[in-house]
Amino acid sequence: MIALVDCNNFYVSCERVFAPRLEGLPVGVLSNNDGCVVARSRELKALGVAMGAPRHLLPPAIRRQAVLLSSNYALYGDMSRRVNAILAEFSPDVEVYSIDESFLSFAGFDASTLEVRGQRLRETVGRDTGLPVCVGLAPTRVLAKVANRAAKTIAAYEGVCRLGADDPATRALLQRLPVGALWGVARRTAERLALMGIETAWQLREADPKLIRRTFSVVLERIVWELRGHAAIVLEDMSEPRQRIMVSRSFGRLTGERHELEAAVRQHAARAAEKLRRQRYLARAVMVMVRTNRFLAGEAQHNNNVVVPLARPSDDSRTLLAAARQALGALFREGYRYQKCGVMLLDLVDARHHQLTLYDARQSESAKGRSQRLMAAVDKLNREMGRDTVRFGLPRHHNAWALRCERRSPRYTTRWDELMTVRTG
DNA sequence: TCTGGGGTCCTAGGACCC
DNA sequence: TCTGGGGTCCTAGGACCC
Repeated sequence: MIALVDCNNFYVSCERVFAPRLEGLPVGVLSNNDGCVVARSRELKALGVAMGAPRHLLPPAIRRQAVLLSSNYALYGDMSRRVNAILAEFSPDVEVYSIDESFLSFAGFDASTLEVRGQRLRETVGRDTGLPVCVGLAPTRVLAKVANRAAKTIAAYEGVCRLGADDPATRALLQRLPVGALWGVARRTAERLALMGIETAWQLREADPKLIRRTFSVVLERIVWELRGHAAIVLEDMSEPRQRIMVSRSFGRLTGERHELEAAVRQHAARAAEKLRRQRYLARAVMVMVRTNRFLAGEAQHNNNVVVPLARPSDDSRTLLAAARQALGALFREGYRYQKCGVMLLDLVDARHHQLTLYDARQSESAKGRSQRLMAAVDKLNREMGRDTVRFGLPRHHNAWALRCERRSPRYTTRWDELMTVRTG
């Protein structure tokens, strides 16, 4: 048996823990640059605000009523860690799937106790973190997702729903569930399924797996098996190292200035390098991408990326920044107003298992040692003294790429200075 | 004025090899 | 006139997730 534990309206719930006045109000949390609504309270959903809706396109009446907050990822990340620490007390096997969702294995537990365990888990998380969660119990991940959705939307379940593969309740739920609402089935696939007459989750479950595989892919075939109660989806351990590392941001305002793009690329490359060293990997290539704003009709568009391979795998910020700078040099064109840029580290290898080439073997030990000590010192300072204590290149004020986040709440759980602001301010 | 960011997996098709 | 066939590796692009 698998349990899917999912926090309700996670970002909004985190904000409410520290600002109880938000209870009962239509609350939304915005993406970077305060661009889109990425989390909605029940009340905001009831007003008809869609997931991902651009803030500036919301009807004025809704913008007046709603409380729209900038995102505060330091806070959400910390709350997420607290929830997972509690989940670990309920199962030896917790797969953290995303910032607000985890799968727990309940294999080997007495089946008759599962719902009670689920309720106890909910109560414990609620008491210790203030966050509301729902629990879906089922033999497979796809069905656990369906169960979790039922736990959230059907009051009679009281936040915990258990579905057997062949229960009449399961059948009834699947018959009412549009196929596009299933985990792993999105618009494109749902449209193609509809052409075959498959519109509900139940119809997909009853479809011929071989036909589904031939027509679509092995991915959708697995979903058919999962709906029937045969586990077919194995999640890779989410704590495994990433295979690529990406840092990108939209600018606070459009810019055609080369030096502004260079500054942003430098910043993103440095951040990506930190992530790379944290997972103890080396990159063999650096990609930089630039974008203009595709929503501006009549504006000249330029979207492109350039990959610069490295002579040797590296995690040295100076090397990665130089490659990123070179890539931007090949990309940048005068006369465009750019909206976004990003840096991606590709072709990652484990630093500990990396095969030494002849060149590496000859490279003096002291040079490598110096690089490692320097990067370790930079990371330590930034970790302990705060981000950007040490940085590469000079910061500029009023830069185009500074994020707008005018409505961010204090980082209550990770910043003493902001906590004090709350008390005195 | 203002439209997110960071990932994964799978498949098709080309290059290349014997 | 007739111009193999099968395997592997790599990459780009599509689709999906939260």
